[in-house]
Amino acid sequence: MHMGADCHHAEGAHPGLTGPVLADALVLAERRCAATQERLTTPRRRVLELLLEADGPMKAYDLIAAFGAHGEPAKPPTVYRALEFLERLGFAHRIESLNAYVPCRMDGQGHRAAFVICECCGAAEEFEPDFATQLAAAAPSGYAVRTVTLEARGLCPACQA
Amino acid sequence: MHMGADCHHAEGAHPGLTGPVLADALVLAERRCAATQERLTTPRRRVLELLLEADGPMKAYDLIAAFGAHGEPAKPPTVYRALEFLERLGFAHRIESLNAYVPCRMDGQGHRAAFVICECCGAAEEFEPDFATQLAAAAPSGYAVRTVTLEARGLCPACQA
DNA sequence: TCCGTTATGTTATCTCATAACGCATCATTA
DNA sequence: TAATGATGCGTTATGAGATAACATAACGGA
Repeated sequence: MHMGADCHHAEGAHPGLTGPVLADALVLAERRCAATQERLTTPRRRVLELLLEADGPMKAYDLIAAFGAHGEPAKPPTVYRALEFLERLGFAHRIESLNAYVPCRMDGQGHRAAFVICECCGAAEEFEPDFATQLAAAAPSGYAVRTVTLEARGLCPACQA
Repeated sequence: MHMGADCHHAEGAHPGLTGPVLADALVLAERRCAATQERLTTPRRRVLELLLEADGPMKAYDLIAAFGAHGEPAKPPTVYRALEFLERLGFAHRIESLNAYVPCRMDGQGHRAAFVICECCGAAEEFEPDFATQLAAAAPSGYAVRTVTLEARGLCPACQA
């Protein structure tokens, strides 16, 4: 988790997965890949594992540094390719305003991702927005919207205290 | 404007300002700075001018390259500082998903910016969203949201044809 | 005029991301 | 099984985006 320099609060809602819970999540990912003829190869699986183990959003170069089992870093393209795959399948999301990545916390594939980001402790919480009607009304007339990126910033419950 | 490689459509809604219209916009910015004890210094004014002249979102290094009157580039901090100032005063916005900057097209200061971005021609249209109620309901409970970044992607009217 | 504050100029470096190439792997089909 | 095509990986190098740190200059109030 990337905390603000002076954040003294407890961590947010997503401590990293470990042990059987982590293993289950990876097995589930394997199954979803198998069901769509996609391959969860070693580097892809490793990057997903790192995201799931993390307490919060991870930067690409954090993933690169943590990639090897014995401290050897990966080469950048290895990790960026894996991230591209994981995003395509909905296993991970990029948070634009942080240049960072999180594992998807929602069950469904193909959903629209939205995040609230705590400015104090760095936690990022995914939620499922319901834009459709609103956006249709608010957007300049005539645009055919295909995807939406929504990133809100504020304070998580712990950091408001 | 940063067009998609194969976009053959006419340009979007914001051709760059020139002549008296551009001059008026800069004068207006001067006035708004004066009213709040802020200084629209030479590099700040120059970067704002470049944004207003442009047909679409500009990258920081485009601004750096175009900064000098006779082709000499600026140093990166010069432009990044100016952009920081312009964003702070609401004269410009950063579009996170493009790593690019646009001049503000809305009158009011302190508004929340939102954009629709054409995936074909690269046009970016600003609009004023109305999140408040929706976001309060949709966001994970307890977050105190302070700012919202909304960037939608799709096709502008011209590029749907 | 002095002094604190704000802004700029400059150098260097850091972070983030991708291009380009060749080889390996896997599935398909002959 | 071997040829083949598609996909993915390893590697080198470089491109793109942004900031740290420090010195100097300009402004504004006491």
